Amino acid sequence: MDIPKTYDPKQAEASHYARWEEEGCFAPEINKDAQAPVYSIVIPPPNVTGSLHMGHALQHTLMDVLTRHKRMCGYRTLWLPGMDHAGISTQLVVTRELKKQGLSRHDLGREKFIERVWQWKHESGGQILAQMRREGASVDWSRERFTMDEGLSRAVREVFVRLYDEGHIYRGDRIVNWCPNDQTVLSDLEVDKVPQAGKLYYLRYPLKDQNGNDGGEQRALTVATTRPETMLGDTAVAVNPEDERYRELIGATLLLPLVGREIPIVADEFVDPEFGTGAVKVTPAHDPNDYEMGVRHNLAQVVVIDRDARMTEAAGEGFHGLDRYKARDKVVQEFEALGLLEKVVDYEFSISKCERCKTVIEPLISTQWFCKMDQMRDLALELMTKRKTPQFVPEVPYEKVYTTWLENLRDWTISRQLWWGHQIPAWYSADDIVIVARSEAEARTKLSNIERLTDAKRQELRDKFLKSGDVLRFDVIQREQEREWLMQDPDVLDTWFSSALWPFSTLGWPDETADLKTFYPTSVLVTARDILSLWVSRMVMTGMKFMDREPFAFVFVTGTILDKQGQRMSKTRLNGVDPLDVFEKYGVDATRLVLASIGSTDTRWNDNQVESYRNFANKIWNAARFCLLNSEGAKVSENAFTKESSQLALHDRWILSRLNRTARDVHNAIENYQFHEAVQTLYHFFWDDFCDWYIELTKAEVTAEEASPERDVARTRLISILEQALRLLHPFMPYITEELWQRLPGVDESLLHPAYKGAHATIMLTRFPPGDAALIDERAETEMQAVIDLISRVRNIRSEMNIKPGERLTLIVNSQDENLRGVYEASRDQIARIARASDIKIGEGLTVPRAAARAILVGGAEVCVPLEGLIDFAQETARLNRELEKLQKEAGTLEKQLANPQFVERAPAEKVNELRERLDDIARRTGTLRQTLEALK
RNA sequence: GCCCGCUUGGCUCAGUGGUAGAGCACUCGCUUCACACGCGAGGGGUCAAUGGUUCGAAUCCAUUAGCGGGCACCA
Repeated sequence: MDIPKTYDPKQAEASHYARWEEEGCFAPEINKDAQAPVYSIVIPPPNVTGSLHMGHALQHTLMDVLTRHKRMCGYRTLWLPGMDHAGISTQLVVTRELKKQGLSRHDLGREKFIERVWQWKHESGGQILAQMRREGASVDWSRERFTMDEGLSRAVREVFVRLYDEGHIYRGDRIVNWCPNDQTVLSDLEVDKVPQAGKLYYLRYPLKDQNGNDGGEQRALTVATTRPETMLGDTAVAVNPEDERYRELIGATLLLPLVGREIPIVADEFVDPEFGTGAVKVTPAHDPNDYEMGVRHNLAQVVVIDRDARMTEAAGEGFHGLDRYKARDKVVQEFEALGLLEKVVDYEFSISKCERCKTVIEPLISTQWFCKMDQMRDLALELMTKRKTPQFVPEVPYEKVYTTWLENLRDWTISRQLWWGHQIPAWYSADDIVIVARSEAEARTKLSNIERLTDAKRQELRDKFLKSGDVLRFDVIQREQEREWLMQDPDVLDTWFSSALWPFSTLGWPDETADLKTFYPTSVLVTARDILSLWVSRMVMTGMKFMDREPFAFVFVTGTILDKQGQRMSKTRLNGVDPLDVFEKYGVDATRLVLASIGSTDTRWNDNQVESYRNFANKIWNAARFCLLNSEGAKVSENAFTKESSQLALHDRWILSRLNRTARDVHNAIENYQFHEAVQTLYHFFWDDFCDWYIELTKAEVTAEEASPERDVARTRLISILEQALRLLHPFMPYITEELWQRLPGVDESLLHPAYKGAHATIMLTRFPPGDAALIDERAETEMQAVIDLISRVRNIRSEMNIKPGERLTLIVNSQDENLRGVYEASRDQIARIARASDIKIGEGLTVPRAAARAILVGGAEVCVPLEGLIDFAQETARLNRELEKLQKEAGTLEKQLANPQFVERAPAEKVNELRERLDDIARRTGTLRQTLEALK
């Protein structure tokens, strides 16, 4: 048999995925058990423009571990993959491509541009899905979805129409976040607040002289602003009604400098008298708070900044056409020239920037579509209050973040001025009737049912349109000839509108499909925390509204992967680690173990960790290599331990116990999303228990030269334990486990979980070892521990005494405990082999030569290694005295605690007994030690 | 400003009301016939500080400091 000494991950990674996929192992249909419980996960759809980063790899690993584990437990599993059309990013990518050819999207026109985006999607989009195959993600590719698919688009229209018909969606003029670069509105969540060092300008607005007398010192009111250019659109100054300084001025009139407009001084609670001068300039058209004040005081809205962030005609002769920042400088200069600039102070404030292009947002009044969230919000909050669903993992802090966010929810701006996305299913008739429908045909039907307007009314509306042509952002006049024309709203919906429906739209909603019935609600959502409000909460709200069920019971929130300095990995910082590079260097399985260990904690990325798991993979490889090199006559069996377990040798009972305990613990850890614990448990079981001890303990039997039934039995047990261990590792390390499993003798379809009858043999469809409590053998573990302790102490003596590794020793083991002696006796050969002893004497009160190194064992037993000529008696006495001291100190603490009546009275009896037992053991050991020291004198 | 989290050996991180853990790094010894990506044996932490609750606190509570996150405001 030819097995390389070092594991080559690439070879395994190239071999198995395609076969799993071709044989349909990922699809729920592979499960033939009609009664099988269902487990489903929908992937957080990555952007079609995206490529794999560590955050994805982390999420995907966790989802894959969960899915593979449940699949091996016999569940009908579905992990549904797909992508998000990512409105703005995608449009930008394609626009950039066009630009290289000297074209703008307007050159192509909307229809051609969208065709072009689809073409781009087919050619270069969805790179990330190919990368997911490398990760080993066991997703059902036959159910892949895209948010712009016809089915999902239909769901979007359906939801829009229903929400509109119920009055939750409306259209109106509001102050919105406008990105002058992307030329679209953004929701509050798509805006970053960035702290910035800026200036606060104190501007003086002269009071209009009531007497018409210009003489004497002009009285003025000073306002403070960070955006002087907006003063051109001021229509009032506000002060707090309680502010003594300005009380008399309320109702007075100011003369707005540079513009000459007369503006009132109004009183408004919003104004904080402590800030600035306590007087606020009010620009209703360019600031959200001023907008609100404008509504309260019925102020005019003067638009002075346009969609390109340039000054409008209304800004006045000298400013029209200027960029907003040029205008700022000019305003300041002119105020200074007029002596109206009181002062300029440094001031740090937050500025709103577009999340994507980092352009400074311009608040503008604009006609947009909005979605009222109150009803859906209440549904989600009720779900949390009454049923504590979804359950967040970890619960702290996410449940609170989620709930607080919901409680403070405001209307959602859902329209976007883009071409790529779901076009809003609203049509306008020539006579300004808005029709929301699932299709243009339905819109026409609806329109025909509406009582039409008189010609006079139409004419009036047409005139209105002509005057404020911008309102609907399309040319009414040209198209108005035909009475029956309908124009669809040119805007598209926020990308998150379609993602909000993802858990049910992907399963076929609004049709009542079999998939929808089977897989909704899904089992768990695994996601990053930054889209908790953007996405997670909205899925809950739409799920409750349209499905009447929560979309998922659990939300697992992954940690953030940071760089070595503790900074977030980001494209702009260029500090990201590419998962594909890590796969290349250390292998996918090793990387997956690191990611699984990260789970929900924020972690600084460190290649060392991957390296250590790469070593672990190699350890698995070599353990398997040993088993395979000694596998003649053996065959993997699920019933390798058929003898009554009491008749099995200690090391067999022990490994069986360890295996089942590990299986149980790993199963529980995965069920409770304790991925780190699962990995640790597996690591130590495989390396410490299986490799370091079991293989060594069974080595003699397994490597016997002569073939014999005993050898076959030992080999079968060894390889069967290995097979079970590989199954336990499989959800975390799919490639190496499959690679090795396929090489084991005797693996075939008969090992598959009964639910997968008829499938080809693969480890991914075997049964996950259930962890049989009946096979967890406390006694075997305790007894084995005694043997391990004995061997370790002898090794310690070898090391401390500098005894050559090849040197064979004589061991004298004294114990008053008959059972313990029996245990040592039964393991005599193994102890001799592993501790490298030529002779072992086991007894009670055996004489020990004075020249011997000694160690005290559990239960007060003593092991002595006669070392004629090597013992420095003074040194040995000192060493043993140190140990005695340590024991006495510990005994002291325990005695003190046990002497405390309050402890004995109040602590649980179990605890008290435990302490007593420990004290007894220490007493036994101390006794032995004292005798030993006596003998040395 | 409000809310929340974190602070454990040199590094990255687990953990828990009842004797401080892992991996890496470090020291010593090993070509022991699966593995030097290895084997064996070690050293190293008063679990951020202070105060409290408790028979018992690294673990629970309060305060402080440092770091991080979320939300709001910023004229």
